[in-house]
Amino acid sequence: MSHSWKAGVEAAIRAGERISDPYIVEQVRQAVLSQRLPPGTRLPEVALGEIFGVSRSVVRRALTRLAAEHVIDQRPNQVARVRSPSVEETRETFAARRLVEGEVAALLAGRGLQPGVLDELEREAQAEVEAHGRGDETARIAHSLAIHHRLAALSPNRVLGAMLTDLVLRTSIVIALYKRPTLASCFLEGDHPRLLAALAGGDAEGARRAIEAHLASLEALLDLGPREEEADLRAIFAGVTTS
Amino acid sequence: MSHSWKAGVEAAIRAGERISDPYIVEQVRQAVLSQRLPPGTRLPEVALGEIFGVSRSVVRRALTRLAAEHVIDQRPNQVARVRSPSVEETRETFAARRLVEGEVAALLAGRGLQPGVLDELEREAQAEVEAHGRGDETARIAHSLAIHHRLAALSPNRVLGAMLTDLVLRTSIVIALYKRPTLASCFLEGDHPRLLAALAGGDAEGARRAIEAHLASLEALLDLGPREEEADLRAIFAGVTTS
DNA sequence: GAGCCCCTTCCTGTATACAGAAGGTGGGCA
DNA sequence: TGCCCACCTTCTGTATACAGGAAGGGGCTC
Repeated sequence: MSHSWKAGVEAAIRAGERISDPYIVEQVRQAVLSQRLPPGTRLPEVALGEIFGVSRSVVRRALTRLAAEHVIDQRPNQVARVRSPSVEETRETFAARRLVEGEVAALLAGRGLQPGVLDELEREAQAEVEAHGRGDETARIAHSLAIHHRLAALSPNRVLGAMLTDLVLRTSIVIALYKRPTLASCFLEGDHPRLLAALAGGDAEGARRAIEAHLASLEALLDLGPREEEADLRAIFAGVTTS
Repeated sequence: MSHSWKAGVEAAIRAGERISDPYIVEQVRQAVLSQRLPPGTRLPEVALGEIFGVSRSVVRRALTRLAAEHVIDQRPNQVARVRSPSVEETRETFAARRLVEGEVAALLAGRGLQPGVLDELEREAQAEVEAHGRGDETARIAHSLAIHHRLAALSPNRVLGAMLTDLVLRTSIVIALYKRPTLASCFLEGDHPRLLAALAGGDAEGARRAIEAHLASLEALLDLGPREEEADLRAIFAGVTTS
């Protein structure tokens, strides 16, 4: 039970913020994204209620919404826990995101976007490079997320945009979960600028390819080795038993 | 407030069913799908609680989940209402479903499915034709839905499968909402068999095209005329004012 | 010494009470 | 007669109480 997290929230509360379930949802979401709440962490309703200074009613609502967003697992009569997606689901999430974000990027390129918006995206990409240069991984991730989040918000097709928002969150969680410990950063130099160039040039298929390549590289950076399962156990000990 | 609906639920309750929020979610979902609950219908918590014989706590949870599924609209301090998607959103929902279901079909065809599963799908398609033949539109819709629902469940990529389940529900709602009144049915002869043939033949791109064509035809059957907006009002009365 | 069972404790499921916001309706006023 | 304001009804937001289920620990038995 990360005390630093509790402390941070308590500080925010004392600052006079109005607390209700959207606030709690956002706080938990951010805490999970930044790994202050690692997968598997228990989220008891009473504890959360005390932290945020509200009763279980509000917390329950927030938890229900977080479960709908695939951030936590809620099982009957059991404590809610931060989700810990399997390797399998990680691969599937990436595949889904390639499909959806590729389409969104293609739509965006095809229909052309406002120059101001493009400038903003390029500023974020530049900020990401700079953050990476000075070794500030937290800021780098924030800028990278901002780009993809902005893409989702700009999507001409809002249904796809909402789906993309969900997928960006889910991939971020699994990236944090499965990142190779030896890797300092998941920064892929040039990927974002390439995407923005295709977007600026109105090259729909180029934008789609840029997204697909970017996400494939990202996935390849993860440690998605063979999953530990009972089947593996049996295979490993085959012939070792006395039978 | 459709009394027939209430009566049906009350009967189900007396039958001894165990009521909790998943049950309520399912009942409301089905009622919306079958248009027993038309878009815009008010869903007050107390009324629902009385109908299902539970307190507001349970109903609230169900409503929160229904809102996450895009079945109802929940605004602060306001009664929950059955959603009434705009024409714009309808088009976007269809586009999203074409993308996702096309991919699922392609995956399924590419990886090949069990013969038994294919048989089951073909039985549903046959049952749909027969239901259409005898003019039983309710049964026809049920069989058509079963095919697409099965596709979603079979998706090798479960993330995409879950997204597809959501999209099938949402398209069904808007089909019911925007169907031309003159049309007795939205049956498209041969569409489902064509899809199944591509699936059986392992023709991934053929399956994708079959899905895309099917959904495009379906969308074309709807009455998605120009939407009524204030802009139209101004245009209509341009030059009529005294100024 | 190891395994099993019971008990305790924690946590969720559900119902209910009270406060406050929203919207409709009626009366009063110009 | 038309408009506006105040009241009242209805409904949601939130907190709290009580009941039941799950998990963990300690003690007992083999």
